[in-house]
Amino acid sequence: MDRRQERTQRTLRAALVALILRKGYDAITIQDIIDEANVGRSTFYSHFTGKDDLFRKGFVQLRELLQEQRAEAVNSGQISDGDALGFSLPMFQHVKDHGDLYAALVGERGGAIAIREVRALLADMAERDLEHLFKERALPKSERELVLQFIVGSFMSVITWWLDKNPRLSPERVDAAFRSLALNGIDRFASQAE
Amino acid sequence: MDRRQERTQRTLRAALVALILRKGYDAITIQDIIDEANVGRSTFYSHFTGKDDLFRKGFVQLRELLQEQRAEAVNSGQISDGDALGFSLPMFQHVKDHGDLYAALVGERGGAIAIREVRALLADMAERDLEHLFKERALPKSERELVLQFIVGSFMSVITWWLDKNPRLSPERVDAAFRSLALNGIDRFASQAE
DNA sequence: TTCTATAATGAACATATTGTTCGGTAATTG
DNA sequence: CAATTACCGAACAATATGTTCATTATAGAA
Repeated sequence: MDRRQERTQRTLRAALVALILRKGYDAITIQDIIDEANVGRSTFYSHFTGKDDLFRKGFVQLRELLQEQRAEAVNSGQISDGDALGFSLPMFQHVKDHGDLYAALVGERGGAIAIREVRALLADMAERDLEHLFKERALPKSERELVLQFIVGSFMSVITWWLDKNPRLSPERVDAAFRSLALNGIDRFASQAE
Repeated sequence: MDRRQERTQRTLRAALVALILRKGYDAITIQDIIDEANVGRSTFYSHFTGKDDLFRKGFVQLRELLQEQRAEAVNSGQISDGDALGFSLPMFQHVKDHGDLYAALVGERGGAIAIREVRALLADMAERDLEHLFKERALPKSERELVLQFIVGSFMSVITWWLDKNPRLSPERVDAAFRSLALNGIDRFASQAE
């Protein structure tokens, strides 16, 4: 890929993030973005079809970053392999590292797309961990889906609470709180359903 | 209030709901709304400041409807008074009664405002029920907030799963699933924290 | 270094949406 | 029936969108 393309795209992404933090996703216009990034109008449209496209493509990066962080956590033995919520601690750490970004995405200033993307991201991560649990217990597909959505929803709640009301708490403690809230429920649900 | 005002406002609300179902909240313009409602442009702005305002004011009605439904459930003994999740069954029944509306609000086609409003609604309902639990256990304020957010998040997840993947399930069964997922967690969390 | 392909630029454009104003018309209330 | 008040709709400036195109700048290969 041409250096120039890479540079403009990075600049545009950075501009979007800055603007989300400053005025919230919904209020951002293309004009804001190209002003902030100092990029020509036609240039923007030669790379992205619009605001949402720019956002979604930028989100891919975040996912990749997260994959690495998770791999590290597995290697260093921070999370056990059979853990039904193995994604949780690395994810909380990742959130900690990008605190204001996540606050922008998930909190008041985020858009509906942002929330959906974060949910999808979490669902992907959680799904892998749940496979262990699902192998042991013979749950119907629809019930698996429910457990997955439950975990994702709970997790999002804990993140927003953390960033909003208790940002000084360590990732480890937040993780512990999340587990004590969510883990029991899925265990009980799974044994009832089978 | 003048009959005419009441009529136009009702018409506009109905138009908004129809449009959310048809094309999704974000894609709706004021023009769409006044065309659908067959109302003059200036008339719209004399009642509401914009799309979000119309939505928010319409949401108040939904809340009132829900209050009644809950009061009925209490009177008919369907829910016990000390139940930490007493809001849940009436709420699921309410969702059932307005299935496509909630699908529009919370699902893919809903906007960020809709999601926030539904969350706020749920938080209000859940908070009342939790007071019983909070009286017994001495939880710090921030922890109460967490429990509340956890319940709201879980509940939203269950709703979307229900409407999306298993709409034929009865409210009673969905309620049972929700309880088995959420109730244990908050019990355990509360006893750990105190 | 030089050449060539390709990105970026920015002005100009038609189109669409927003929110407001105002004179005229219609309906409601008492 | 009279006075009040809501609705209408055309017109408006202001802003945002997405596209086109001739020009300039730059990367990467020879």
